[in-house]
Amino acid sequence: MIDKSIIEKTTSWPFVEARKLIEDRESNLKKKGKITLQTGYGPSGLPHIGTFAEVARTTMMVNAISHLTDIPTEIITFSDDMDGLRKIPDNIPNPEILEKNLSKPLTSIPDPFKKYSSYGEHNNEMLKSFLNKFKFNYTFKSSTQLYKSGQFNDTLVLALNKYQEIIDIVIPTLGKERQKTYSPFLPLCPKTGKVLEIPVLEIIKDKNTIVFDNKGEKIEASILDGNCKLQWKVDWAMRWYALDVDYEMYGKDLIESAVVSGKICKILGKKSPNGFPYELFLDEKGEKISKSKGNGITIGDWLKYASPESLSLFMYQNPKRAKKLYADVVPKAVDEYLTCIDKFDEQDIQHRLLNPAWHVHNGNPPKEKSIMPFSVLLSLVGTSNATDKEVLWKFIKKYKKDIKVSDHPILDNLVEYALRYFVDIVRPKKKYRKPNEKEKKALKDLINRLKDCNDQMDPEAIQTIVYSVGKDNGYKENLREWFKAIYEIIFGDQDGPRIGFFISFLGIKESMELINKHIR
RNA sequence: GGACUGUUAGCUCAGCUGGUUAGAGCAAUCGCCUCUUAAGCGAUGGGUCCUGGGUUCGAAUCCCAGACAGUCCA
Repeated sequence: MIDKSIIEKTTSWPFVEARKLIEDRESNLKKKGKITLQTGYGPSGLPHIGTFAEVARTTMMVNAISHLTDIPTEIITFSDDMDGLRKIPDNIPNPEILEKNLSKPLTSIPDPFKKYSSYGEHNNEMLKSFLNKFKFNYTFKSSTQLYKSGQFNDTLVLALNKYQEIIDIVIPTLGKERQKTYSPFLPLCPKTGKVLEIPVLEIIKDKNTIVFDNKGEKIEASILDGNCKLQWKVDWAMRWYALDVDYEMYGKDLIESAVVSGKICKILGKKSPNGFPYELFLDEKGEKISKSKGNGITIGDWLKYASPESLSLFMYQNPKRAKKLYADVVPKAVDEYLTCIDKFDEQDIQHRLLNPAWHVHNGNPPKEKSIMPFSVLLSLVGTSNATDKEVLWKFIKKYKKDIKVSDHPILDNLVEYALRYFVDIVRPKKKYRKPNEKEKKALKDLINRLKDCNDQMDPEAIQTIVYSVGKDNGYKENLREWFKAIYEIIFGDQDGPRIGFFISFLGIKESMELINKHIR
């Protein structure tokens, strides 16, 4: 355990939040013997970067809490899978299946991927495997399951008994039109299964039923066992109450909802959880990232080119500040991660608690000494033209002698990421051109001269050969033209690696083949 | 109309529990490594800390008002 006096003073946000939480809810927590943190998930789309952000940040909170108290914690990941489907997301196969089932609970819609029993379940499974991939600790809860099994029944009855008080809270926040038809309870249509937003005619507390006006037709529905679901803000409050939630983070767009839900939670009879509104993610131009626009960067993109730890670090930083999220920030986040790991070793405990690496790794970041920043590695891939790990490692070892791959697992992973980045982002931009007769002749001459070389030769000696081939083939006055030709023809770029070193590393034979390939 | 953020070098940002001369990375410019180069080294230029007021011995930092930008709610 870390010295209490230090923990009580540190200004890193997970500790600030954790201290506040424990202090604000002291009596509740003692009674319960547990701290419950919730994260919400709307399963009408696939898990995305915001989902990750929320769970990662809540996990950092949990880590901080564990250094402050012995009270056990639980993260509930709650899936709103009983919500009616409003819009059809893009990039989903068989959209006609969804089209036919609009307004039905997600768990009542067939799976357009045809793998699970419902669309909701499909997305729930996606969420779980997504979270498992990052090894998050969480308890999954499905809204549908809790409604239908009756676990929400007691709270639903309570809500029915406080019906008028809840109405009085919600109505002033609504527009004129919505006020007329508003009901906190939304029945599931007995015929179609759709979630209906229709006016209430009568509530019958003794029977726990409500009579609705379904376009002129009276229907009486039980509020229990999943026959009705609650409208969003009331639903959120009910969940806080029923699951005894102490803490929940939410996007800034939900601030107003949280205020209303908090009041409702109080009407039901419990103190509303401590909240933490976090800022949203923006793209390059400062606009909100939205799935339909396809701007910004997806979590898949990030993990293709950088480690989950670097993403986690990005999420640690400034949760209350709008963060731009696009390709360029990825190498930067990786480099910050490396810097943090490096610094950690020589820091005292106060500074360690302020080091993002502490929070990413729950106090135990890896000890690997970094050899080179990711940005350097990226340009190394570009200039070395390396296309596999082995070649790239050769170049790294040239740069920094006497290092073993096995001592540098982080770097080894970076090598992979850098190569992938090169293949996906850099290489497609390359334009190889065909050599003219003069260049063809010069390059053939170069191949001939290389035949007399071997892999043990000094790279500088090979470099000299390249110079003299240039001079012998009409580039005496303008060697720059000669090198430019080589780069444009062989590497598809205006400049490239120091060619003598490159040939030496790649191997004489391999280099000859490479040149041959481009003069045919 | 309301809520929340943000505004610091050309760009991206750090610094914000008040305290030397406001920093970093990238970009730019110049130089070095005898000849294309940079994965190397060194140097240089560049700031009304959005504006106005207040508190203070002292404000990028705290308070108030405003401008601009973004997001959300109604």
